Amino acid sequence: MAELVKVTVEDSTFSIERGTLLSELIPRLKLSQKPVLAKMNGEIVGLGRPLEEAMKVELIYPDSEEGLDILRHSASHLLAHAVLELFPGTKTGIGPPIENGFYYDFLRDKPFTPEDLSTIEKKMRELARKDIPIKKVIFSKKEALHLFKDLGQELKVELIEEKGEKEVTCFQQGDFVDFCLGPHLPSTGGIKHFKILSASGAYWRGDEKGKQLQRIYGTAFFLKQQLVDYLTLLEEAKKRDHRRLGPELDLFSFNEDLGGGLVLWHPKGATIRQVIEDYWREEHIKDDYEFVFAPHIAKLDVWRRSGHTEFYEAMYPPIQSEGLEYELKPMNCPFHIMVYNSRQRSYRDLPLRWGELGTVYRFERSGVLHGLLRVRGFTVDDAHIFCRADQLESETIGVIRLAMRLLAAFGFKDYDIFLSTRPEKYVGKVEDWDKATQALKHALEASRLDYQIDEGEGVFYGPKIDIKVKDVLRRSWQCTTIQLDFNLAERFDLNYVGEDGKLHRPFLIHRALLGSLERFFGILIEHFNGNFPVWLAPIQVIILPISERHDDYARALDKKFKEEGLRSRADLRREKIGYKIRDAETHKIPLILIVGDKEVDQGTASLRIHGLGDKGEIKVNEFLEKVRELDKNKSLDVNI
RNA sequence: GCCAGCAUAGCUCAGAUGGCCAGAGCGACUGAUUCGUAAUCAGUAGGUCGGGGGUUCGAAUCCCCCUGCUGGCUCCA
Repeated sequence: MAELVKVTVEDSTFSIERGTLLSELIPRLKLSQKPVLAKMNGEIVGLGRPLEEAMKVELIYPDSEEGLDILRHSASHLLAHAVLELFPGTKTGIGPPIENGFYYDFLRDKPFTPEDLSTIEKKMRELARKDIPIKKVIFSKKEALHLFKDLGQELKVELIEEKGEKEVTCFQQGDFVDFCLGPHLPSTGGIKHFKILSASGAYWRGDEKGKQLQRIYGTAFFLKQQLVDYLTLLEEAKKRDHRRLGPELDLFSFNEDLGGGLVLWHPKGATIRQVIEDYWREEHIKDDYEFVFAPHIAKLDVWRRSGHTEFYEAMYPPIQSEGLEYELKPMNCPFHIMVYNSRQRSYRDLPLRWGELGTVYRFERSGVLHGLLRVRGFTVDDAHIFCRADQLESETIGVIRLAMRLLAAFGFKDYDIFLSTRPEKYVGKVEDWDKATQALKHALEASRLDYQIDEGEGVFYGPKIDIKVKDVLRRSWQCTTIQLDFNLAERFDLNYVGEDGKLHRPFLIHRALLGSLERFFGILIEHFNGNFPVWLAPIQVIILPISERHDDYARALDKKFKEEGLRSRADLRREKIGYKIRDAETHKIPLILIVGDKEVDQGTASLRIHGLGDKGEIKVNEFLEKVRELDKNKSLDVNI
């Protein structure tokens, strides 16, 4: 007679025969999703594990972050295992799971070639097929050091010396041992759907002066479909890469002779920028902002006083002029502060909200430049708010609200929000930090927003809130940053006369909502895949006459639309209509009007919507009304 | 800046092992075609092979330096 044990899985308790396999029990749970792994007493096990005693079992599902981390961590070990088999003598560094995949760092004389990578991937598949058990092994620190010294793994020795406790946890699969806390899959056979993606250089412990390592990136999933979906996503992202679409749609370009990281906005890109800027100003005016303008250079002393020369690496070298040193501005703050300091301020004046689309120049190292997303000259949608302590919270709420209003207009409605608190090295008073951090917290809570706290991740001069938006491909982009600044307030001796007649230090909030126009534009291009909605499209409507005798009508429509404030064009080239349609479609013009005999007679136009095809005839006035509506409402939907 | 890779016509790309005047498609231009929902036909022009130096009888091709770009490291809007 078999003995019964009580097992609790996912809140259901069962009395089962001792030795029943977990996989036999699972069908009884009637789960909507199939689990891939389980956790028994903290140990990660496969579903084929027998249940030998009373216990609680947690199930891990294929899309859980925890499960993916375990899988990818094991995949990174598999990678290292394969590399050591193929290239004996390679030293292993670290190999963690990361968002969307994993990597492993290696120290080796020769970098890996693309051919090496496919050989490595093949070897990994071979090792996975062997289904080698992955076992946790505990050594004494002494044993572990001895072991890794014998293996010639000097980087591991360094890590164990530093991080190892009395007992050192390692994971072993076949001949391969790694210093690692785990957890890991029960065996290599669980790593089925993976791909090696790329190789690159990396520094040992991220230190530029440290050893140069070779990093290999890969990704892994539990289900084949997940891997396929991910690789498809990468393909899709590549297709809508703004560096490809930008020049293709004649939006912007770079020029080697001009210099890296310096953007040329072409007329079409500039049109979109104008629309964004106009909208930005309108919304700021609604929120009682005022605008300022400031020059692009200032005496170097300004930047000495602000601390930028000291703390900021991205400055360009100074410009000499008449024996004085001037500096290209990397930030707008000192100028706004000087406007503030141009006269005495009273508590009644506050808050002051001053915005500027300020173009700044930062020296970014050549290797970090990346399309519009990382450039050397860019325009911050900047503003500085000078306020009293009691206004801090309401001002922050206001900024958050404005940021979301702006971002939502572009279709960004999902956010990840981070609050970064006081780091180890900081300036200012702890009371001020606490007060300000509390104000930021309350502001987030009052706005009913979920947020994560990044403890100690604030900048040295103040706590901050960062908002990341998710685009249509679910990729995350940092746009909004709201930063308190205790440093500049102090350095430039900001003050106001309080109710008590004494001088007080105002709080300085530094904020950018879209981030920079260049970067935001790059994000937008990818988000929309170049298919800008009517309110943003550089050409909103194009009129295509069928033959020359319809040109006058097309011209008249074009003129009428322009007078109505629409961005319109007429294509009067002597081409067949199919050609002109194709041309308009490839230029991603949202609205296409085709006019021939019928339309001229009836005062109509035949409407075609980009991506949606032929929508039939429409009266010109009706069309105009609808387009104006789309434009005015900043509709993201092109259908009319 | 560092590691690896890339740079041929406006764009996308061919041009093994160095060797006849460097090719194609699209685009541009010229001409013909006056046409109904994603490419009409014919012709013409267009290239310091990213720039500089070197090796060689001879370099787009091999070597060095520079510039720019790509994937990362680091940093950040």
